[in-house]
Amino acid sequence: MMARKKSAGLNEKHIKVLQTIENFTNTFGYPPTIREIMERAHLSSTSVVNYYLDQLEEKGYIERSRGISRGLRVLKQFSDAVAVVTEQVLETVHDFLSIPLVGRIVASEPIPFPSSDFKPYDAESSMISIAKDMLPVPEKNIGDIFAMEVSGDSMIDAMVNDGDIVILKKTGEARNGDMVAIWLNDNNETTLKYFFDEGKRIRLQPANPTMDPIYIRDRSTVEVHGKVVMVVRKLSA
Amino acid sequence: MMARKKSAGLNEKHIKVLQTIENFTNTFGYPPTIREIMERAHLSSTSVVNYYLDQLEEKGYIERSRGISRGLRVLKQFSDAVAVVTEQVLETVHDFLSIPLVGRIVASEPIPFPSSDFKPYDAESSMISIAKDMLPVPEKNIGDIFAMEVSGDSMIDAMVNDGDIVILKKTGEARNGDMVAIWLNDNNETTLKYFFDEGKRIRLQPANPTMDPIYIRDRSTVEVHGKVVMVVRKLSA
DNA sequence: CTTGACACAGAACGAATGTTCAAGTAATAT
DNA sequence: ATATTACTTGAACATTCGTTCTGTGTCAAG
Repeated sequence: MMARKKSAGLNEKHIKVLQTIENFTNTFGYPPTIREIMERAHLSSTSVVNYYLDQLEEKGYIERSRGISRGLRVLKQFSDAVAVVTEQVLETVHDFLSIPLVGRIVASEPIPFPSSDFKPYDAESSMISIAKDMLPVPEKNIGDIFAMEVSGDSMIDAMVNDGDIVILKKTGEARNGDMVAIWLNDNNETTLKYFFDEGKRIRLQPANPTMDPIYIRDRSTVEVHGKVVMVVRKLSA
Repeated sequence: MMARKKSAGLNEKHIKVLQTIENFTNTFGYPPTIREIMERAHLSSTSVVNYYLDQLEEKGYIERSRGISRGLRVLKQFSDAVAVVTEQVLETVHDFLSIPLVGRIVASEPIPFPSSDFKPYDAESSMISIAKDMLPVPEKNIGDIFAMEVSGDSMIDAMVNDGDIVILKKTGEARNGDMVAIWLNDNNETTLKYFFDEGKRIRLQPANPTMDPIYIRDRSTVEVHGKVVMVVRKLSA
């Protein structure tokens, strides 16, 4: 996780919850339920929300009325919390990463892939800069991050566009459901697919439901290069 | 007994209920339940309260959200629900930009949106960090950058997903084909659409081909808030 | 006196919603 | 490694709370 002081400050989810409450209340005139916070803050369980609500109360940002629906009120307006956020931004601001842009994911040709001895700072390759706290990657894995540019629109079904930059974590293995960059030896190409290990075979699922999955029985013919952790798209200004 | 005029005004109980709601809301920060109104207004049954709430809504004094606990709000002035904007520029550090995350783009609800005198830092926002050299925006315009989080999947085939963060450049005008965040006065919402000025009308094209474009003839009913310059998607690591 | 609109009582139903727990995973400290 | 703390999951449970329904009483007009 990101370097963050837990005792005093608010982490990303605290802020998200707090922001959701304020937003909702301003919009509807009454505070949200736990489940409504869950949806809007993209959290996964009511108990997670409850967990953070307790902490926000502990820290004095909100007050809860137990057992009462929508029993929430914001004590410190978030403006007060901005100072905290600011602090965190300052903390992490010099904490950014230059990620090597190692190549392109092209449908028709193999890509130069960072070998195990690839250096984080390669004068030749171009770099992209990402704040560490933007990366959903634990600190210790941050050295395994690299980036590639997508060329062609073969990945459109995965919501990834021509010209997008995908940021990947280098890994030889993937868990089911991960979006991975995978080298297909037979097709002589690297693509982005959703990865599912089904035991006797590997299923590579395009995001586009109209496209059929690819089944791999011989694991030696594929090579997982990395797991997608972020996608960045620049549009023309 | 008092002469109760039915059609026009409010009788004693209407007022009592109304005042109870306001009082309660001011005190606790959230609206009362029907039963709480019952106690405080010294009424004898929940159905009585319900009865008067319906009438108050009929008369336009309150708004009810059916089936929702504490789903009440007093319709007076839409006070300055928009967040007070505090501002602070700490951006100068390094080559980094802390971009205010000003809210969400939600299909079904209005969002508090920075007004025309929008300042870089919003009270209700958290920030995201982007390297300046990552932004396809000239340095001088960098103060006009802000970010929003997308909620809902109406933009799915614009390659924009639920949970994505879109980074926008504040602008009142757009060029044809730009993806813009646009405020629809009629619908009271902000959405992402492709913008096309067709002379006598504006066409707002959803990316989803199953959805019909929106045509705007009265330009005063829409407001372009910004042009999308970047999309960032974080995946779970 | 009926009739009907209005105001109210009381209870019961079911959906909405807060709470809790047992167990799991991940990050961090020892 | 191992222990420890921090966080997450998913579900079940219990209560709160909006709704609805049946019935009662009032009052004024026909």
